[in-house]
Amino acid sequence: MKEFKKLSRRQQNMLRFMSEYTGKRGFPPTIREIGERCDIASTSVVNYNLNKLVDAGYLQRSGKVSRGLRIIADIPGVAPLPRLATIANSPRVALVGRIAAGEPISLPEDIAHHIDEDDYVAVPQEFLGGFDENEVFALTVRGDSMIDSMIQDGDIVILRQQSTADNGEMVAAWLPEDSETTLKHFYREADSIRLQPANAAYDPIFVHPANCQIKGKVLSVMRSYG
Amino acid sequence: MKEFKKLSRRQQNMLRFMSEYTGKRGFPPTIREIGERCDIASTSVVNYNLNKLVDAGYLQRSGKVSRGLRIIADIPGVAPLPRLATIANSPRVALVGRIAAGEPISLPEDIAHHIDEDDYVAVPQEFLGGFDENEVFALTVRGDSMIDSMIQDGDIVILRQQSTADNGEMVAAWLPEDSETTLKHFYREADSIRLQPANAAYDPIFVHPANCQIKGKVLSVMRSYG
DNA sequence: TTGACATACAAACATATGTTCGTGTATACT
DNA sequence: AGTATACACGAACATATGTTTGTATGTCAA
Repeated sequence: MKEFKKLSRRQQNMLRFMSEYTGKRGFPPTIREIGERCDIASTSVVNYNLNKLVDAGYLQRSGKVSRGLRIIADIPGVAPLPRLATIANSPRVALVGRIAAGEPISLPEDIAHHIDEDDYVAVPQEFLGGFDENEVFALTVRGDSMIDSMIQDGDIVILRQQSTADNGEMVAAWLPEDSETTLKHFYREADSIRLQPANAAYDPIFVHPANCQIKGKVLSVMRSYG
Repeated sequence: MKEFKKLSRRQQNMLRFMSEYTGKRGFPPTIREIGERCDIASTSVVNYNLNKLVDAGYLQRSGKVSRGLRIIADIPGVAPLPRLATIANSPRVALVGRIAAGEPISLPEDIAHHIDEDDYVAVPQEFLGGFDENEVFALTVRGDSMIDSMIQDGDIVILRQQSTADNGEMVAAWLPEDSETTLKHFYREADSIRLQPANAAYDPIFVHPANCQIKGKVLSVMRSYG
């Protein structure tokens, strides 16, 4: 008797989000996370609609259990994913923001706990440079200003948060005097710092140490066409 | 560079239970649930061993998040368990060779059958462009000749084998007359083909269609520093 | 109008659940 | 003897998270 009652736009949204979230993170979202992402102000409304989805046969809930959600039917309008296959996967790294020439990198206080609105990127173990996933984060590159470092618009940069660097390492640095963020190879010289682009056709820049705040070390870059 | 730490019996048990639980219920267990089922008296001990599993590379945790567990590697000795069929690892793509300016790309007859233990790269699903991993292969870039396409020495290029391309797509092409392999954006013009570098500072080249054998379409690029 | 019903909200509530800390007990090595 | 390390325990702690309640707003039909 479970009828195919028409799902409201909101309920469809919720289903889609739950599926996506579970695929990305490996476990279902909380009621509050659903509310945030689906623009629902009250947890009780989320709860209400979750029960509607249960009635409609799309969802299964475990009472009093945190994240006790399981999608048990295909979502209308969404290509059916191999549901259980999405549960375990490769390491995920928090995609915490973007990096552009004209703006500083703003990092959440605690990357590991920054769970709200963010996306996650799967990153193969080999590209984490041996660091723990929890101290690593990812940024989306905006603009073509990093072209001298062989990094282009849309690239995803994987970094480890740190404020110092060894010679030769690729770093993300904020230059306060220039109000500029840059990605370059780091070299400490006599009394200045040389920031060397990866592409030899471009010239290095020299900055005073006081004008160079290292935000992180670049571990890897991933680019997807199409 | 894999840490092959021996897991204690207890830790193996935990992994097995977590996997089983997640498969059955759709979400991971709590620390206390793990403790009950694995005969561990204190939640702190579970916590302790979970962190060990993270160190060993089997698990990923989301701090302060209830049920924030994700198994990211096969469980030793338990892989063939039917219930674990639900566990999906990152797609692996055959690393079949290298690509350099001066030499053609030599492709094995059948990529899917080119199975060598070591010559694989893990590639996140999002970077496969929707193609099946069996029709996709990877090449290591040698030399700085692709610098105009924002690709440098050591980069790993993920491609799909195909001999035609749509405008705008990034392709790997062999130019017989020039004895040269190149990676560029493909544009079919009136009676020639324009191969456009990604970096606008470099000029496109125009080739006769007869002098342009498309070997594959570039899906993504992955670069690791260090 | 009325009332029934579906949906939405905010705040208070109860507890499920991760974290931390002090301690204990082995084993191994100096 | 020590000292270090790995592992285990229990209890207190902090908060993440599901649940409930009271109320408000819309629509639709009698």
